[in-house]
Amino acid sequence: MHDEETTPPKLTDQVRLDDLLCFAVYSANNAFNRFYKPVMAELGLTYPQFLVMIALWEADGVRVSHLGERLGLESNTLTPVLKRMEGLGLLERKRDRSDERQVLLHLTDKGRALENEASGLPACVLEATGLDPAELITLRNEIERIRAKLESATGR
Amino acid sequence: MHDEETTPPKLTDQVRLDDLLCFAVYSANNAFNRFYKPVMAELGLTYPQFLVMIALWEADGVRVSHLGERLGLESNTLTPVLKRMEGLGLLERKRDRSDERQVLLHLTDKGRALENEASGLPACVLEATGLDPAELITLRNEIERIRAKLESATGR
DNA sequence: CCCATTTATATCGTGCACGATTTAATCGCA
DNA sequence: TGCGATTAAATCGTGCACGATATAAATGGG
Repeated sequence: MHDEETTPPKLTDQVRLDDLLCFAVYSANNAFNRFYKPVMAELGLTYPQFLVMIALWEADGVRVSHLGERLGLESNTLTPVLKRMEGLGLLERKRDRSDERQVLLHLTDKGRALENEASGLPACVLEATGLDPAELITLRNEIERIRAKLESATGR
Repeated sequence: MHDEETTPPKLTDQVRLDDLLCFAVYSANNAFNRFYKPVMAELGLTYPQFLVMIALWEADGVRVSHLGERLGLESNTLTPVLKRMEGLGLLERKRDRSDERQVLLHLTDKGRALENEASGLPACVLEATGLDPAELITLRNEIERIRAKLESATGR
């Protein structure tokens, strides 16, 4: 019995659910969603809509595809979200006059004004997680590093 | 001008989108989903269905509520997933004879057999992320720590 | 023993993420 | 200049996460 290329042992003999990085990330993402929910409700937003708002507070007047690069999403996800946000009066979607394929996003006064309502949020997360700012940045960097690795490994 | 209780500066003057831990976790979760998609397709599963399978490979014959505790989900999310998985012939849902409110989950032979197909996955993640097992566990622990903190901070 | 309360699961509606496809505008190049 | 290729966004269908509510079974105090 000499078998150089052995089949690995079955999954649960290798790792437990609680050891999996993907499960930790999945659960942490759900936890962030739940934690933010009441805060977002005050702003009248969902959590993904809030991420869109942050991106637009940082850079207004951008194309849908630019926003998509920023958030790692495409128009199939963004278009419905942006339409709902337009319906809420937070932004306007306008075809680019010089290239009618593109849609430019512009915050309304209401959309810009909302930024002041959200100012307490970073402190809120620091308090909830019990991390100091330096630890938080370190952890963020490590997570971002594996995100980038996964992205480049996706589809080979 | 003496103002002890100043309003914090607006959000984008405090942090950038790319500094936010929540956004890193959100993006990493999306990245895991995308990375797993082709692998899951081979197994005929979705990523959440795969997490259910792992939980059941570890402990079969459990109640829906027990699975929910394991995964941090409730019946409103799990019931439709479990029904689809039952439709795929991976498991059976049976009312507990001794307490008809409860539903017990039992893997089928097909469901158990699938574990062997998934054995390459941990190595696959290690390779994709470029982490060694010790780093991965450390990172996992840190993420789990903040997940637990967020959970206990949710709703005050 | 009865019925209000509690517990376990299911149902329903909304929003998000995404693969696949469609629509429409622009580009490239013969 | 004409037209096939490319690009940007939108549309459609599926599955998941979740708040709110419903259903049905068990429990327990009077």
